[in-house]
Order: sequence, then C-alpha cells, then structure tokens
Amino acid sequence: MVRTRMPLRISPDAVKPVPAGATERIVGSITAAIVERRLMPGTKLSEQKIADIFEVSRTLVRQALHQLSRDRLVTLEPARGASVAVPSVDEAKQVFQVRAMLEGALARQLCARITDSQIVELRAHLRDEVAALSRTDVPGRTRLLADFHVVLARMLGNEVLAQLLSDLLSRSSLIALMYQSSHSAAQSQQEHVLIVDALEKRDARAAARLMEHHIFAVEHNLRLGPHSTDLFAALRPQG
Amino acid sequence: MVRTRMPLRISPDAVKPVPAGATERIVGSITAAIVERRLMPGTKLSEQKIADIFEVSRTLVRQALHQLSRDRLVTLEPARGASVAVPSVDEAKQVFQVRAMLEGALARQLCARITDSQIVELRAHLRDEVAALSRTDVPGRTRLLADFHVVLARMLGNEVLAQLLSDLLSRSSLIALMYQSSHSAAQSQQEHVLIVDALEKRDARAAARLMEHHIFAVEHNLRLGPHSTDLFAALRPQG
DNA sequence: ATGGCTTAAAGTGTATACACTCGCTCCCAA
DNA sequence: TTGGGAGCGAGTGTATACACTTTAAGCCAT
Repeated sequence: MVRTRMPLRISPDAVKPVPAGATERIVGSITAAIVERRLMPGTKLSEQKIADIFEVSRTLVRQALHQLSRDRLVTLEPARGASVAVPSVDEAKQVFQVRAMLEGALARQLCARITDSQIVELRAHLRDEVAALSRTDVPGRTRLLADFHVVLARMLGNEVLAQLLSDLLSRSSLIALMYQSSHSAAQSQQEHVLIVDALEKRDARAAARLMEHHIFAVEHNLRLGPHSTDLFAALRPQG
Repeated sequence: MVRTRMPLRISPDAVKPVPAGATERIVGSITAAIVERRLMPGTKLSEQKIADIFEVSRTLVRQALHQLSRDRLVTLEPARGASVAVPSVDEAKQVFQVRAMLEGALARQLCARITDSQIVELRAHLRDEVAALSRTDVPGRTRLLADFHVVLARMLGNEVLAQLLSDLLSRSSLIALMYQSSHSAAQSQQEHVLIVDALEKRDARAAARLMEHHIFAVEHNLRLGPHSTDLFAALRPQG
C-alpha cells in the first residue's frame, strides 16, 4: 500500500485540507473510533496505514499516536509500534476509584452553588439520554451518558476538572468496552436522574453518595473476576 | 547558532547516546528546569536551540514540547512556537480546587488502609523534608514537599491517581513559582506533620480536613489578587 | 519432518529538506 | 517626523529520506 501523492497545497477552501490542526483531527477520529467500538482493544495501529487513510505523512500520525498514548488510549511499544490499549484489571479498578473520589467531591461541591437554570439544563440532558435510549442509538447514548459527568464538571466552572474527567471517561469507555459491562444503559440513566434529584434538593450528602454508588455500580457490573481476566489476557495472542 | 554535525551513531556505550527514550530525557530535563525555577514562565523555547543543546534533531524536540504542552507546562501557539506556560489566575484556582477534592478523598481513604510500616515510611519522609529545610536546599525541598503528596497516592496502591496527582503537582509548582508564594516551606512541612499524625490515629475526618486546609493555605498565600495579576500579566511583554 | 540459521520485507526511529508564516527592518511617501 | 508597506530573516509545519530493528519466510542440515 503506497501513499497516493499529496503535495499539501493550500487549497482555497477544498473539502477540508487542514481543518484546524491536522493532528487534532486524527486524534479525534481515532478516539471516536475507539470509544464507539470500531477499533477493538489490541488492534495494531500501523503508522503508514493511518497516514494513507488521512492522506498525511507519518509525521502527523506519529504525533497523534503519541498524544493518544498520553491519554492511555493506545499503547506504544518501542520499535514495535502502536496498538489500541488493553487496560489491565488493576488499571480499571484504579480509574473507577479515582472517578469515585473526584466525582463524589464534585457532587458535594456542586450542591452548594448549582443554580436553578443549571438544573433545567440537566433535566434537558436527561431527556436527551432517554431519547437516545429509545432510539437504540448506541454511539449517541454512550456519548451522552459520559457527557453527563463532564457537564457536571463544567457547571462547577472548573475547566481543569472537566478536562481531567473527560480523560478518565474516555478510559472508562475503553474499559467498559473490554470487560463487557452488564450494567445496562437504562440503569445508568435512572441513576443519573436520582443524582439530579439530589442536586435539585441541594442535598450534598445524598448527591455524593448517589454519585459514588453510581460509579461503583458501573464498576461492579464489569466482568473483572480475578480468573477470567487472567485467562482472557493470557489467551489473546494479539488482536 | 548552527547545529554541530551528529550522524547519530550507535556508539558502543558512549557517554549517553540515548539513555532510554531520547524524547523522555528532553521532557525530563525541561520539566526539571521549569520546576526548579531555571526557566521562568513566558520564556520562549526555540526548537532549534533546544535541539542544539541536546544534540538531537528538531523532530525529537517537537515531540517533547508537544508532550509538555499536554502537561500544561508549556504553551504551544500555532506558528509562534512554544514557551513556558503562564498559568492564569483562574487556572491556578482550578488546579488547587481539584487538588483539594482529590487529596481530601485520598486522605480519607488512606486512613482505612494505611499500615504501620507505611506510617514509618512517612515519618522518614518528613525527616528528609526537615533535613532539606535546614540545609536550605531549595530544589531538594521543593521536590520533597511535592513528593509527599505523591507518596500518599502511591500508598493507596493507585498508580492512576499517583500519575494524575504528579501532573497536578508540576502545575502547582509552576503556579507557586509565578505568583510567588508567601507560604513558607517550613509551614508546609509542619502541616505535613499534622496530616501524618491524623493518619496515624486513623482519624479520617481530621486527615481530610487537614489536607484540604493545607492545600487551601498554599493557595491563599499565593499573590493572586484580582488586580495585581491583571497588571502583572498585562505588563509582561514576553520574557 | 523439524529445528535453527540466513535473508528479505515491513515497520519504526531519527534526521534533514523544503514550504509557509510571522515579525521586523528599512525605505518611501505624506 | 511619522505612518504604512515591501522585503527579508528567523522559525515553525509537514513531508520525505535513510538507518536500524523486528518479524517472517525460506533454506539447509540433522
């Protein structure tokens, strides 16, 4: 598979030569592909193939892969190349523990300063979730269920927190995908409703408890028994 | 300043051709330089100059700078190059808020599972802090005071948390450096002692409260009054 | 037939070349 | 004297070339 030539012209406003950071576009596409389950964990990511697909040079692809490895969505092995990350059971537990710590505190703090209009906003989000569920729109519902948590972080007015949480949620998606969760999307959605109810009542203790329960519920519905995963990991040669 | 030639030989075991990831070495050096206050915020980081210093090509330097920008230690402006980050007041507050949330929960959880030998370890760390203080070893004491927090994260056995906190602490160092803190190192050290005391008594509530107080104390001793910073930011042309 | 060595193909790691952009200086006109 | 624009230099953005490493196939010997 040889690169089709592509002299990188400035093209007045062709299809989309370099939308706004060519690297960002590649990072976004691969992230979306992983989170939307179109790239399974362990899949090899050849630099040249990706370069051909996006019609850029390997240089940009490498930058994108390095960035993704910082997000822990891809693993970079020296001289062996990149592949979609295969999170270990330990890592999975740790991610959820951190999320519980962070989001529990988030819920608590949010109770003190959330406004009525923000509650309205959350209700709207919940309606969107229900809509995506009834449409059985899998990519959409996955995104919306994750966005719920980021929206809460944004409402604290803390961009740093929102960014951090966004990263953790990407990793969570990959984990949920790997250790196929038996936690239904519908159950998650209902738990979101309970959290918003507590926020509306400004009940900090309840909000924090519900949030932590929600995250632990997701974690405990993952199939990460000590044996199955060892076998699973041991038996997968690569892809 | 022109590059001295350097054909990248494999050199049997020369001084240190590529210790273990040439990019990592550059990232580490620049990170250390920033945290140890040898590179002031706003300093321009020319790719070619750095490449000359490390005797590598711009390629590796670019990778390193991109990585550092993900850590928010350097800012990357399109077509304008990289410079040491100049954290805004808002960002500073947000970083400390996240740390308070995360480390408060950390202290609480740690009380439930910390072992006696880990307490001993912490006491040893505290002794190192005191030693660095009395030696007026500024880089050392800065590192030790930050490491205290990472050590706590490691004791939870949560590498994800430790990594996250490590990033936040680098940013905190940069912030403290910028808005010169009036919070003395000695005061920080004493607060660390109080936290360890609470941990030893397994008093979760006290440990969490002390940790949060400690972080807020550091934050509130920063000179980030709404006016002074605006002036400060406005008056700095560049370097 | 099987195990180990040789060798070729594919792929990553780094360097260099080239294209483009931004900022600055210098010159000219008002 | 001052404002504005052309030209130039420095520096970044991307592509390509080349070196080295790993993987896999093929061959020979046992």
